[in-house]
Amino acid sequence: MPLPLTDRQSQILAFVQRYMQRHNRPPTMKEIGGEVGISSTSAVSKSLDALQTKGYVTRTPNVSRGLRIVGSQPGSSASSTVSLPYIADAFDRHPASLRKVSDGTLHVDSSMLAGQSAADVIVVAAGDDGMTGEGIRKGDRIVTHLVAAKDMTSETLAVVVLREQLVVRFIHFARRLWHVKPVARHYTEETFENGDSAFFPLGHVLGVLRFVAKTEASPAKVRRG
Amino acid sequence: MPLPLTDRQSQILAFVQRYMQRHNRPPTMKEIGGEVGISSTSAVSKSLDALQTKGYVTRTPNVSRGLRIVGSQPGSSASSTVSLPYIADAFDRHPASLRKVSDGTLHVDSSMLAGQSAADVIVVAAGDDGMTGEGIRKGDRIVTHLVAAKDMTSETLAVVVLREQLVVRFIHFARRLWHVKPVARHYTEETFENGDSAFFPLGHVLGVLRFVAKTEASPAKVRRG
DNA sequence: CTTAGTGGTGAACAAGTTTTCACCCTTCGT
DNA sequence: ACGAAGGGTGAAAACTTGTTCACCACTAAG
Repeated sequence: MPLPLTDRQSQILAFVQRYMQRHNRPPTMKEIGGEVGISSTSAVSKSLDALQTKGYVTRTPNVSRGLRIVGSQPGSSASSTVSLPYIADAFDRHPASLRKVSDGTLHVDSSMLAGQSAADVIVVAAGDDGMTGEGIRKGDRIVTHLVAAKDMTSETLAVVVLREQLVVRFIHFARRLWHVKPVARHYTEETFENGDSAFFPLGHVLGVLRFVAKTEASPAKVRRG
Repeated sequence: MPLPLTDRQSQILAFVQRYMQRHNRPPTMKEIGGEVGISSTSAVSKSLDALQTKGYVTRTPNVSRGLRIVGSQPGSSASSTVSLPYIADAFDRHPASLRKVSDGTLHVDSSMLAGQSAADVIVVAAGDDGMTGEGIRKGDRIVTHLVAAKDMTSETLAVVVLREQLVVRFIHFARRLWHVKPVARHYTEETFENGDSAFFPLGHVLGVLRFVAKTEASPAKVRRG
Protein backbone atom coordinates (compact mmCIF):
# COMPACT_ATOMS: atom_id res chain seq x y z
CA MET A 1 0.00 0.00 0.00
CA PRO A 2 2.07 2.85 -1.28
CA LEU A 3 1.70 6.07 0.60
CA PRO A 4 0.48 8.94 -1.56
CA LEU A 5 3.04 11.34 -2.88
CA THR A 6 2.73 15.04 -3.43
CA ASP A 7 3.33 16.48 -6.86
CA ARG A 8 6.81 17.56 -5.93
CA GLN A 9 7.70 14.23 -4.48
CA SER A 10 6.52 12.21 -7.44
CA GLN A 11 8.18 14.66 -9.76
CA ILE A 12 11.46 14.16 -7.97
CA LEU A 13 11.04 10.41 -7.80
CA ALA A 14 10.30 10.26 -11.49
CA PHE A 15 13.40 12.26 -12.27
CA VAL A 16 15.56 10.05 -10.11
CA GLN A 17 14.23 7.01 -11.96
CA ARG A 18 14.86 8.62 -15.30
CA TYR A 19 18.32 9.72 -14.28
CA MET A 20 19.26 6.28 -13.07
CA GLN A 21 17.97 4.80 -16.26
CA ARG A 22 20.20 7.06 -18.25
CA HIS A 23 23.29 7.17 -16.10
CA ASN A 24 23.22 4.04 -14.00
CA ARG A 25 23.87 6.10 -10.96
CA PRO A 26 21.81 8.29 -8.66
CA PRO A 27 21.74 12.03 -9.19
CA THR A 28 23.06 14.55 -6.70
CA MET A 29 20.64 16.81 -4.91
CA LYS A 30 21.90 19.71 -6.94
CA GLU A 31 21.09 17.86 -10.13
CA ILE A 32 17.64 17.07 -8.86
CA GLY A 33 17.04 20.68 -7.93
CA GLY A 34 18.31 21.86 -11.26
CA GLU A 35 15.88 19.60 -13.03
CA VAL A 36 12.74 20.35 -11.09
CA GLY A 37 13.53 23.98 -10.47
CA ILE A 38 14.74 24.18 -6.90
CA SER A 39 17.74 26.34 -6.25
CA SER A 40 18.43 25.16 -2.76
CA THR A 41 19.75 21.71 -2.03
CA SER A 42 18.24 21.86 1.40
CA ALA A 43 14.76 21.93 -0.08
CA VAL A 44 15.63 18.92 -2.19
CA SER A 45 16.98 17.21 0.87
CA LYS A 46 13.71 17.73 2.66
CA SER A 47 11.73 16.20 -0.16
CA LEU A 48 14.09 13.25 -0.24
CA ASP A 49 13.62 12.83 3.46
CA ALA A 50 9.88 12.76 2.90
CA LEU A 51 10.32 10.17 0.16
CA GLN A 52 12.44 8.12 2.48
CA THR A 53 9.92 8.35 5.28
CA LYS A 54 7.26 7.14 2.92
CA GLY A 55 9.46 4.28 1.91
CA TYR A 56 10.22 5.13 -1.68
CA VAL A 57 13.91 5.72 -1.36
CA THR A 58 16.75 5.16 1.04
CA ARG A 59 19.58 7.53 1.76
CA THR A 60 23.04 6.95 3.10
CA PRO A 61 24.18 9.94 5.17
CA ASN A 62 27.29 11.76 4.05
CA VAL A 63 27.72 9.67 0.97
CA SER A 64 27.74 11.22 -2.46
CA ARG A 65 24.87 9.98 -4.50
CA GLY A 66 23.92 7.80 -1.57
CA LEU A 67 20.40 7.58 -2.86
CA ARG A 68 18.56 4.44 -3.82
CA ILE A 69 15.11 3.75 -5.07
CA VAL A 70 13.52 1.10 -2.94
CA GLY A 71 12.73 -2.11 -4.71
CA SER A 72 14.90 -1.58 -7.72
CA GLN A 73 18.39 -2.89 -8.07
CA PRO A 74 20.64 -0.63 -10.08
CA GLY A 75 20.93 -3.65 -12.32
CA SER A 76 24.54 -2.65 -12.80
CA SER A 77 25.30 -6.30 -12.45
CA ALA A 78 23.85 -9.06 -14.56
CA SER A 79 21.81 -7.19 -17.08
CA SER A 80 20.31 -9.76 -19.37
CA THR A 81 17.54 -10.12 -21.87
CA VAL A 82 14.06 -11.47 -21.87
CA SER A 83 12.08 -12.98 -24.70
CA LEU A 84 8.73 -11.34 -25.16
CA PRO A 85 5.85 -12.36 -27.36
CA TYR A 86 5.24 -9.94 -30.18
CA ILE A 87 1.78 -9.14 -31.40
CA ALA A 88 1.43 -7.34 -34.68
CA ASP A 89 -2.25 -6.47 -34.53
CA ALA A 90 -5.41 -7.09 -32.63
CA PHE A 91 -7.95 -7.76 -35.33
CA ASP A 92 -10.70 -9.79 -33.80
CA ARG A 93 -8.63 -11.42 -31.15
CA HIS A 94 -10.06 -11.12 -27.74
CA PRO A 95 -8.01 -8.77 -25.62
CA ALA A 96 -7.88 -11.31 -22.86
CA SER A 97 -6.28 -13.87 -25.10
CA LEU A 98 -3.67 -11.58 -26.56
CA ARG A 99 -0.92 -12.96 -24.45
CA LYS A 100 -1.54 -16.42 -25.77
CA VAL A 101 -1.15 -15.75 -29.43
CA SER A 102 1.88 -14.16 -30.91
CA ASP A 103 3.44 -13.25 -34.17
CA GLY A 104 6.94 -13.92 -33.06
CA THR A 105 9.40 -13.12 -30.33
CA LEU A 106 11.43 -10.07 -29.55
CA HIS A 107 14.33 -9.89 -27.16
CA VAL A 108 14.76 -6.80 -25.11
CA ASP A 109 17.12 -5.73 -22.39
CA SER A 110 15.60 -6.76 -19.10
CA SER A 111 16.13 -3.28 -17.74
CA MET A 112 13.31 -2.12 -19.94
CA LEU A 113 10.89 -4.11 -17.84
CA ALA A 114 11.40 -1.72 -14.95
CA GLY A 115 11.12 -4.58 -12.55
CA GLN A 116 7.95 -6.10 -13.92
CA SER A 117 7.74 -9.81 -14.37
CA ALA A 118 8.37 -10.85 -17.93
CA ALA A 119 5.26 -12.97 -17.74
CA ASP A 120 3.14 -9.83 -17.75
CA VAL A 121 4.92 -8.10 -20.58
CA ILE A 122 4.33 -8.28 -24.30
CA VAL A 123 5.35 -6.27 -27.31
CA VAL A 124 2.79 -4.84 -29.69
CA ALA A 125 2.98 -2.71 -32.80
CA ALA A 126 1.44 0.74 -32.56
CA GLY A 127 -1.48 0.67 -34.94
CA ASP A 128 -1.75 4.36 -35.71
CA ASP A 129 -0.08 7.72 -35.45
CA GLY A 130 -2.22 8.93 -32.61
CA MET A 131 0.71 9.65 -30.31
CA THR A 132 3.25 11.34 -32.52
CA GLY A 133 3.23 14.15 -30.01
CA GLU A 134 4.75 11.68 -27.59
CA GLY A 135 7.26 10.44 -30.09
CA ILE A 136 5.42 7.24 -30.82
CA ARG A 137 4.75 6.49 -34.46
CA LYS A 138 2.77 3.92 -36.29
CA GLY A 139 4.61 0.66 -36.40
CA ASP A 140 6.73 1.33 -33.33
CA ARG A 141 7.03 -1.69 -31.08
CA ILE A 142 5.56 -0.96 -27.70
CA VAL A 143 6.79 -2.91 -24.71
CA THR A 144 3.60 -3.27 -22.71
CA HIS A 145 3.04 -4.22 -19.13
CA LEU A 146 -0.31 -5.97 -19.08
CA VAL A 147 -2.47 -4.59 -16.31
CA ALA A 148 -6.07 -5.27 -15.42
CA ALA A 149 -8.39 -2.42 -16.30
CA LYS A 150 -9.21 -1.77 -12.67
CA ASP A 151 -5.54 -1.42 -11.83
CA MET A 152 -4.62 0.98 -14.58
CA THR A 153 -2.91 4.12 -13.44
CA SER A 154 -4.72 7.25 -14.46
CA GLU A 155 -3.17 9.85 -16.70
CA THR A 156 -0.70 7.45 -18.11
CA LEU A 157 0.57 6.24 -21.43
CA ALA A 158 -1.39 3.11 -22.10
CA VAL A 159 -1.74 0.50 -24.77
CA VAL A 160 -5.37 -0.05 -25.62
CA VAL A 161 -7.45 -1.93 -28.10
CA LEU A 162 -9.47 0.72 -29.88
CA ARG A 163 -11.91 -0.49 -32.50
CA GLU A 164 -9.86 -3.62 -32.94
CA GLN A 165 -6.68 -1.64 -33.36
CA LEU A 166 -3.75 -1.78 -30.97
CA VAL A 167 -2.85 1.80 -30.22
CA VAL A 168 -1.23 3.97 -27.59
CA ARG A 169 -3.19 6.67 -25.80
CA PHE A 170 -3.33 8.70 -22.65
CA ILE A 171 -6.17 7.29 -20.67
CA HIS A 172 -7.96 8.50 -17.63
CA PHE A 173 -10.91 6.97 -15.85
CA ALA A 174 -13.34 9.39 -14.29
CA ARG A 175 -17.06 9.55 -13.64
CA ARG A 176 -17.57 6.02 -14.88
CA LEU A 177 -16.02 6.86 -18.22
CA TRP A 178 -12.74 6.13 -19.90
CA HIS A 179 -11.27 9.30 -21.36
CA VAL A 180 -9.07 8.33 -24.27
CA LYS A 181 -6.76 11.06 -25.41
CA PRO A 182 -4.43 11.01 -28.38
CA VAL A 183 -1.58 13.49 -28.72
CA ALA A 184 -1.43 14.24 -32.38
CA ARG A 185 -3.06 16.51 -34.85
CA HIS A 186 -6.23 15.28 -36.50
CA TYR A 187 -7.01 13.00 -33.61
CA THR A 188 -9.61 13.88 -31.04
CA GLU A 189 -10.39 12.73 -27.55
CA GLU A 190 -13.12 10.15 -27.06
CA THR A 191 -14.87 8.64 -24.10
CA PHE A 192 -16.11 5.11 -23.58
CA GLU A 193 -18.21 3.41 -21.02
CA ASN A 194 -16.70 0.62 -19.08
CA GLY A 195 -17.30 -2.55 -21.04
CA ASP A 196 -17.73 -0.92 -24.40
CA SER A 197 -16.52 -3.46 -26.92
CA ALA A 198 -14.82 -0.77 -28.95
CA PHE A 199 -12.40 0.00 -26.17
CA PHE A 200 -10.28 -2.14 -23.92
CA PRO A 201 -7.24 -1.03 -21.94
CA LEU A 202 -4.39 -3.49 -22.10
CA GLY A 203 -1.60 -2.09 -20.02
CA HIS A 204 1.09 0.50 -19.43
CA VAL A 205 3.86 1.46 -21.78
CA LEU A 206 7.26 0.41 -20.49
CA GLY A 207 9.28 1.15 -23.55
CA VAL A 208 9.38 1.80 -27.24
CA LEU A 209 11.45 0.13 -29.92
CA ARG A 210 11.75 1.41 -33.44
CA PHE A 211 13.44 -0.34 -36.30
CA VAL A 212 14.68 2.37 -38.61
CA ALA A 213 14.69 1.22 -42.18
CA LYS A 214 18.01 1.80 -43.80
CA THR A 215 16.78 3.81 -46.72
CA GLU A 216 14.32 5.74 -44.67
CA ALA A 217 14.62 9.46 -44.82
CA SER A 218 12.22 12.13 -43.89
CA PRO A 219 9.35 12.24 -46.32
CA ALA A 220 9.47 15.94 -45.72
CA LYS A 221 11.19 18.42 -47.97
CA VAL A 222 14.59 16.85 -48.02
CA ARG A 223 14.71 16.85 -51.72
CA ARG A 224 13.81 20.07 -53.32
CA GLY A 225 15.06 23.22 -51.78
CA MET B 1 39.13 -12.18 -25.76
CA PRO B 2 39.24 -10.18 -22.58
CA LEU B 3 42.51 -8.44 -22.12
CA PRO B 4 44.62 -9.95 -19.36
CA LEU B 5 44.66 -8.23 -16.01
CA THR B 6 47.52 -7.89 -13.61
CA ASP B 7 47.13 -9.19 -10.09
CA ARG B 8 46.53 -5.73 -8.75
CA GLN B 9 43.96 -4.95 -11.40
CA SER B 10 41.94 -8.10 -10.89
CA GLN B 11 42.19 -7.62 -7.16
CA ILE B 12 40.73 -4.15 -7.51
CA LEU B 13 38.09 -5.26 -9.97
CA ALA B 14 37.04 -8.05 -7.65
CA PHE B 15 36.72 -5.65 -4.77
CA VAL B 16 34.65 -3.24 -6.81
CA GLN B 17 32.30 -6.07 -7.74
CA ARG B 18 32.01 -7.19 -4.16
CA TYR B 19 31.45 -3.65 -2.97
CA MET B 20 28.72 -3.02 -5.50
CA GLN B 21 26.96 -6.21 -4.50
CA ARG B 22 26.94 -5.12 -0.92
CA HIS B 23 26.23 -1.46 -1.30
CA ASN B 24 24.61 -1.06 -4.66
CA ARG B 25 26.95 1.75 -5.41
CA PRO B 26 30.52 2.05 -6.57
CA PRO B 27 33.31 2.57 -4.05
CA THR B 28 35.49 5.67 -3.91
CA MET B 29 39.14 5.41 -4.78
CA LYS B 30 40.01 5.87 -1.14
CA GLU B 31 37.84 2.94 -0.20
CA ILE B 32 39.47 0.83 -2.85
CA GLY B 33 42.89 1.79 -1.66
CA GLY B 34 41.97 1.06 1.92
CA GLU B 35 40.83 -2.40 0.97
CA VAL B 36 43.73 -3.50 -1.17
CA GLY B 37 46.35 -1.66 0.80
CA ILE B 38 47.19 1.41 -1.21
CA SER B 39 47.54 4.62 0.71
CA SER B 40 47.50 6.93 -2.26
CA THR B 41 44.41 7.58 -4.29
CA SER B 42 46.53 8.48 -7.25
CA ALA B 43 47.86 4.96 -7.43
CA VAL B 44 44.31 3.64 -7.34
CA SER B 45 43.40 6.08 -10.06
CA LYS B 46 46.15 4.75 -12.26
CA SER B 47 44.97 1.20 -11.86
CA LEU B 48 41.42 2.24 -12.63
CA ASP B 49 42.65 3.97 -15.74
CA ALA B 50 44.30 0.75 -16.78
CA LEU B 51 41.09 -1.17 -16.12
CA GLN B 52 39.22 1.34 -18.19
CA THR B 53 41.66 1.13 -21.05
CA LYS B 54 41.25 -2.62 -21.02
CA GLY B 55 37.52 -2.18 -21.11
CA TYR B 56 36.55 -3.53 -17.73
CA VAL B 57 35.23 -0.36 -16.18
CA THR B 58 34.06 3.10 -17.11
CA ARG B 59 34.87 6.28 -15.29
CA THR B 60 33.07 9.59 -15.45
CA PRO B 61 35.49 12.45 -14.83
CA ASN B 62 34.93 14.62 -11.79
CA VAL B 63 32.01 12.60 -10.58
CA SER B 64 32.02 11.00 -7.19
CA ARG B 65 31.78 7.27 -7.47
CA GLY B 66 31.63 7.72 -11.21
CA LEU B 67 32.80 4.20 -11.66
CA ARG B 68 30.98 1.43 -13.42
CA ILE B 69 31.74 -2.12 -14.24
CA VAL B 70 31.21 -2.92 -17.86
CA GLY B 71 30.68 -6.27 -19.43
CA SER B 72 28.33 -9.08 -18.75
CA GLN B 73 28.41 -12.09 -16.52
CA PRO B 74 28.47 -15.80 -17.21
CA GLY B 75 26.79 -17.02 -20.35
CA SER B 76 24.41 -14.15 -20.68
CA SER B 77 24.39 -13.87 -24.42
CA ALA B 78 21.42 -15.49 -26.03
CA SER B 79 21.76 -16.35 -29.66
CA SER B 80 19.29 -13.81 -30.92
CA THR B 81 20.53 -10.84 -29.00
CA VAL B 82 23.66 -8.78 -29.09
CA SER B 83 25.36 -6.82 -26.34
CA LEU B 84 26.12 -3.29 -27.36
CA PRO B 85 28.15 -0.70 -25.54
CA TYR B 86 26.04 2.16 -24.31
CA ILE B 87 27.33 5.71 -24.22
CA ALA B 88 25.40 8.20 -22.17
CA ASP B 89 27.04 11.39 -23.33
CA ALA B 90 29.92 12.74 -25.28
CA PHE B 91 31.49 15.12 -22.79
CA ASP B 92 34.86 15.95 -24.18
CA ARG B 93 35.55 12.46 -25.32
CA HIS B 94 37.06 12.31 -28.73
CA PRO B 95 34.59 11.01 -31.27
CA ALA B 96 37.10 8.51 -32.49
CA SER B 97 37.44 6.99 -29.06
CA LEU B 98 33.76 6.74 -28.33
CA ARG B 99 33.62 3.08 -29.01
CA LYS B 100 36.29 2.48 -26.42
CA VAL B 101 34.56 3.94 -23.44
CA SER B 102 31.14 2.95 -22.38
CA ASP B 103 28.63 3.57 -19.67
CA GLY B 104 27.22 0.11 -19.69
CA THR B 105 25.78 -2.50 -21.93
CA LEU B 106 22.43 -2.85 -23.57
CA HIS B 107 21.09 -5.99 -25.15
CA VAL B 108 18.99 -5.63 -28.23
CA ASP B 109 17.33 -8.04 -30.55
CA SER B 110 19.80 -8.86 -33.27
CA SER B 111 17.21 -8.09 -35.89
CA MET B 112 17.65 -4.44 -35.07
CA LEU B 113 21.16 -4.52 -36.47
CA ALA B 114 19.80 -4.98 -39.97
CA GLY B 115 22.67 -7.23 -40.81
CA GLN B 116 25.45 -4.98 -39.57
CA SER B 117 28.24 -6.46 -37.54
CA ALA B 118 27.74 -5.92 -33.83
CA ALA B 119 31.31 -4.71 -33.64
CA ASP B 120 30.34 -1.57 -35.51
CA VAL B 121 27.25 -0.83 -33.51
CA ILE B 122 26.86 1.14 -30.33
CA VAL B 123 23.98 2.69 -28.44
CA VAL B 124 23.98 6.34 -27.49
CA ALA B 125 21.54 8.60 -25.72
CA ALA B 126 20.03 11.37 -27.80
CA GLY B 127 21.30 14.58 -26.27
CA ASP B 128 18.56 16.93 -27.31
CA ASP B 129 15.08 17.22 -28.72
CA GLY B 130 16.23 18.23 -32.17
CA MET B 131 14.40 15.40 -33.90
CA THR B 132 11.04 15.29 -32.22
CA GLY B 133 9.56 15.63 -35.68
CA GLU B 134 10.99 12.21 -36.39
CA GLY B 135 9.74 10.79 -33.14
CA ILE B 136 13.11 10.87 -31.46
CA ARG B 137 13.25 12.55 -28.10
CA LYS B 138 15.97 13.56 -25.72
CA GLY B 139 17.19 10.56 -23.82
CA ASP B 140 16.09 8.00 -26.36
CA ARG B 141 18.66 5.29 -26.91
CA ILE B 142 19.84 5.33 -30.47
CA VAL B 143 21.22 2.14 -31.94
CA THR B 144 23.98 3.50 -34.09
CA HIS B 145 25.92 1.90 -36.90
CA LEU B 146 29.32 3.53 -36.78
CA VAL B 147 30.36 4.67 -40.21
CA ALA B 148 33.35 6.68 -41.33
CA ALA B 149 32.47 10.23 -42.31
CA LYS B 150 33.43 9.63 -45.90
CA ASP B 151 31.11 6.67 -46.10
CA MET B 152 28.08 8.34 -44.64
CA THR B 153 24.98 8.10 -46.72
CA SER B 154 23.54 11.43 -47.66
CA GLU B 155 20.07 12.47 -46.71
CA THR B 156 19.94 10.12 -43.82
CA LEU B 157 19.20 10.00 -40.14
CA ALA B 158 22.57 10.20 -38.50
CA VAL B 159 24.05 10.31 -35.04
CA VAL B 160 26.53 13.13 -34.75
CA VAL B 161 28.61 14.85 -32.14
CA LEU B 162 27.47 18.43 -32.22
CA ARG B 163 29.22 20.78 -29.84
CA GLU B 164 30.17 17.88 -27.61
CA GLN B 165 26.61 16.62 -27.55
CA LEU B 166 25.48 13.34 -29.01
CA VAL B 167 22.45 14.12 -31.12
CA VAL B 168 20.50 12.84 -34.07
CA ARG B 169 20.16 14.90 -37.24
CA PHE B 170 19.52 14.66 -40.91
CA ILE B 171 22.82 15.27 -42.56
CA HIS B 172 23.80 15.88 -46.11
CA PHE B 173 27.21 16.61 -47.56
CA ALA B 174 27.30 18.98 -50.48
CA ARG B 175 29.59 21.63 -51.84
CA ARG B 176 32.28 20.80 -49.27
CA LEU B 177 29.88 21.45 -46.44
CA TRP B 178 27.94 19.32 -44.01
CA HIS B 179 24.33 20.39 -43.88
CA VAL B 180 22.96 19.49 -40.49
CA LYS B 181 19.23 19.63 -40.24
CA PRO B 182 17.07 19.09 -37.18
CA VAL B 183 13.37 18.34 -37.47
CA ALA B 184 11.83 20.17 -34.58
CA ARG B 185 10.56 23.58 -33.78
CA HIS B 186 13.05 26.07 -32.43
CA TYR B 187 15.93 24.25 -34.07
CA THR B 188 17.53 25.55 -37.21
CA GLU B 189 19.73 24.07 -39.86
CA GLU B 190 23.44 24.64 -39.67
CA THR B 191 26.38 23.95 -41.89
CA PHE B 192 29.90 22.95 -40.97
CA GLU B 193 33.12 22.59 -42.86
CA ASN B 194 34.71 19.22 -42.96
CA GLY B 195 36.91 18.93 -39.90
CA ASP B 196 35.14 21.53 -37.83
CA SER B 197 35.67 20.44 -34.25
CA ALA B 198 32.10 21.35 -33.36
CA PHE B 199 30.72 18.69 -35.67
CA PHE B 200 31.54 15.08 -36.22
CA PRO B 201 29.33 12.47 -37.89
CA LEU B 202 29.30 9.15 -36.07
CA GLY B 203 27.03 6.85 -37.95
CA HIS B 204 23.60 5.85 -39.14
CA VAL B 205 20.54 5.24 -37.01
CA LEU B 206 19.48 1.60 -36.99
CA GLY B 207 16.91 1.78 -34.27
CA VAL B 208 15.50 3.63 -31.34
CA LEU B 209 14.81 2.42 -27.82
CA ARG B 210 12.90 4.39 -25.27
CA PHE B 211 12.52 3.60 -21.60
CA VAL B 212 9.25 5.11 -20.57
CA ALA B 213 9.40 6.44 -17.06
CA LYS B 214 6.53 5.44 -14.93
CA THR B 215 4.31 8.45 -14.44
CA GLU B 216 3.67 8.31 -10.77
CA ALA B 217 0.35 10.12 -10.78
CA SER B 218 -0.98 10.37 -7.27
CA PRO B 219 -4.73 10.04 -7.46
CA ALA B 220 -4.98 10.91 -3.81
CA LYS B 221 -4.85 14.36 -2.36
CA VAL B 222 -2.38 16.65 -3.92
CA ARG B 223 -1.40 20.02 -2.72
CA ARG B 224 -2.41 22.92 -4.83
CA GLY B 225 0.28 24.74 -6.62
C1' DC C 1 -4.78 30.29 17.24
C1' DT C 2 -1.46 26.77 17.22
C1' DT C 3 1.00 23.03 15.56
C1' DA C 4 2.54 19.98 11.80
C1' DG C 5 3.88 19.02 7.38
C1' DT C 6 5.45 20.58 2.94
C1' DG C 7 8.30 23.63 0.14
C1' DG C 8 11.65 27.39 -0.59
C1' DT C 9 15.95 30.61 -0.46
C1' DG C 10 20.74 31.41 0.59
C1' DA C 11 24.75 30.90 2.61
C1' DA C 12 28.09 29.05 5.54
C1' DC C 13 30.30 24.71 6.63
C1' DA C 14 32.19 20.31 6.68
C1' DA C 15 33.11 16.22 4.36
C1' DG C 16 33.76 13.50 0.69
C1' DT C 17 36.33 12.76 -3.67
C1' DT C 18 38.94 13.24 -7.69
C1' DT C 19 43.09 15.54 -9.86
C1' DT C 20 47.54 16.79 -10.31
C1' DC C 21 52.50 17.07 -9.11
C1' DA C 22 56.90 15.61 -8.06
C1' DC C 23 59.55 11.59 -7.37
C1' DC C 24 60.70 6.81 -6.61
C1' DC C 25 60.96 1.56 -7.75
C1' DT C 26 60.86 -2.84 -10.34
C1' DT C 27 60.26 -5.72 -14.34
C1' DC C 28 60.63 -6.65 -19.15
C1' DG C 29 61.96 -6.36 -23.76
C1' DT C 30 65.01 -4.05 -27.10
C1' DA D 1 71.36 1.44 -21.15
C1' DC D 2 66.84 2.99 -22.05
C1' DG D 3 61.98 3.37 -22.45
C1' DA D 4 57.46 1.75 -21.43
C1' DA D 5 54.23 -0.24 -18.30
C1' DG D 6 52.70 -1.19 -13.83
C1' DG D 7 52.77 0.31 -8.98
C1' DG D 8 53.55 3.54 -5.05
C1' DT D 9 53.98 7.62 -1.57
C1' DG D 10 52.42 12.08 -0.02
C1' DA D 11 50.31 16.12 -0.14
C1' DA D 12 48.29 20.11 -1.98
C1' DA D 13 44.69 21.88 -5.07
C1' DA D 14 40.24 21.91 -6.71
C1' DC D 15 35.95 20.32 -6.91
C1' DT D 16 31.76 17.99 -5.68
C1' DT D 17 28.26 16.99 -2.37
C1' DG D 18 25.60 16.61 1.75
C1' DT D 19 24.33 19.06 6.22
C1' DT D 20 22.84 22.73 9.04
C1' DC D 21 20.89 27.23 10.15
C1' DA D 22 18.00 31.11 10.01
C1' DC D 23 13.84 32.63 8.03
C1' DC D 24 9.74 32.84 5.10
C1' DA D 25 5.04 31.14 3.24
C1' DC D 26 0.95 28.20 2.68
C1' DT D 27 -2.37 24.57 3.95
C1' DA D 28 -4.72 21.28 6.77
C1' DA D 29 -6.05 19.66 11.22
C1' DG D 30 -7.09 20.36 16.25
